[in-house]
Amino acid sequence: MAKPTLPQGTRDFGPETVRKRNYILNIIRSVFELYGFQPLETPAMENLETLMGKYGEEGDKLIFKILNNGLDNPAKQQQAREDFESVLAGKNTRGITERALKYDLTIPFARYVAINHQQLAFPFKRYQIQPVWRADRPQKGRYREFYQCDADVVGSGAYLNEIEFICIYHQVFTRLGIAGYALKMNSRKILAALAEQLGDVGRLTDISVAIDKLDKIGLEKVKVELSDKGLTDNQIETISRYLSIEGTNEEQLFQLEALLAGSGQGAEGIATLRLILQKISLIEPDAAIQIDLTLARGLNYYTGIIFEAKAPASVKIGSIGGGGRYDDLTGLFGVPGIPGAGISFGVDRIYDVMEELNLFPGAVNISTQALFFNLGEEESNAAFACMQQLREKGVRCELFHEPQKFDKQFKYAEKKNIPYIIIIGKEELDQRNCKLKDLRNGNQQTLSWSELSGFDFV
RNA sequence: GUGACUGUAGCUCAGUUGGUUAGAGCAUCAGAUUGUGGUUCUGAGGGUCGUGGGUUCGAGCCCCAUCAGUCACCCCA
Repeated sequence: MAKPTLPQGTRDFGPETVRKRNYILNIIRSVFELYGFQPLETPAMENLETLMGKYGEEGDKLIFKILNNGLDNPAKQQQAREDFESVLAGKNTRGITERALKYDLTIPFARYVAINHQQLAFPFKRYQIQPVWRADRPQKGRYREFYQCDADVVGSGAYLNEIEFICIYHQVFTRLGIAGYALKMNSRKILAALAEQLGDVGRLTDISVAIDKLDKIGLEKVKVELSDKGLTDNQIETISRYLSIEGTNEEQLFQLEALLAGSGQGAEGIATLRLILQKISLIEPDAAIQIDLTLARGLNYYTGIIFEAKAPASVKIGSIGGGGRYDDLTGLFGVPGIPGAGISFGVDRIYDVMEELNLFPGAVNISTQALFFNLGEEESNAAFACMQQLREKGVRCELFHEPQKFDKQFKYAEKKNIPYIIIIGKEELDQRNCKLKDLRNGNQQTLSWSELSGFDFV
């Protein structure tokens, strides 16, 4: 029989990996909770029409579609054939597929809010930690199934939300030990003002996509790309002046004011950035927040402030989180007028960064704290009784499954990274005590059974 | 969706211009060691060389196809 394999771009997660990932998730979750966010889960799959058209043309192609069941029903073969023809012609047909795996957590959340907005207390703050799927071709740091963890606030346009998101990023990365992360911030309003300045508001997306690549491909290639997209030399000149803005946050905003003079949107964007920077400098001065005018972000529902968190430059993995403000996400589902903002952490990438920088604490992989040696029938009865007392007190422990040579039992403890072993043999049984050994330093002591149950296993 | 590269033991990889019975390290198992592990030593098991076809007296090596993986582009976490 051929060896089974995994679907492309998916992974199994062994015990050690799950422990490490839970370590990350617990930190993120507890910070979300600290800021008053509530948990939400949505199904793995959504109706295809809920997702289509929400992520742009490229995004649509990357949605994992689920084939309908019952296509082989003889009674429906003719219809199935016709529907399939229309799929081949590039159209989606409900007859072939009407469900898809979720592509992110934001759109399903918007769908949830659109359905439940009468019952929700606004502003509604939710966090969500679930896998999402993309039919992308996998490569380094990109998978077809991966976890996202999002926190969003809807029903509030207050800038307090953006400020809190910056604090959340800062606290999470600090607790994880990822010093040297960078948090970039820009505003879609500024990009919109730039497009307005060029007299070509419709080109906002093209312009955004091109300038987003600046640090990757350089100014010259960005110009070429813009020219390919049909922008005039004059327009490109304005864009390169925009892109050449440098300096501290305040210096950049100052130059930007000159460039976008006369644009209401531009002024609004600049004022917001300035306000947020000023408040952050009072509340969380260590937050590594930087204005980055080249930041654009692909998702087209963002309308205000946008964020992107980058891994330390030494790890070539790029973005480990992002987010922003959207004025009208639920409007896509017929419920207009609910503004919101949200952020997302890319857990799998954060995992890779932590692994590369060796940031997981060693204790993450201590599962069982103590192993009782099994040295015979009566001995193990006593060991079992002691073990249950320890479990009562919350100590994670196990009894070796059968009487075996010391060698074997020691090696099991070692392999499982169990710090303590407890020996109750014939001698100990007679004296109603045990030997407790710390394998990390080799120290061994003799304890009575009652002393054992009070021992602090650290 | 486009392009490049790689598939040899559980893992990481050697394997000469095509030449007999395909190797090493790590890991596993057993023993040295019947109540004290990590080190060391000895031994053992484990491979249809991704799969299918072709060239050849002869293929792990060359050719074609196919599958899988990796990386890059597009896009994105």
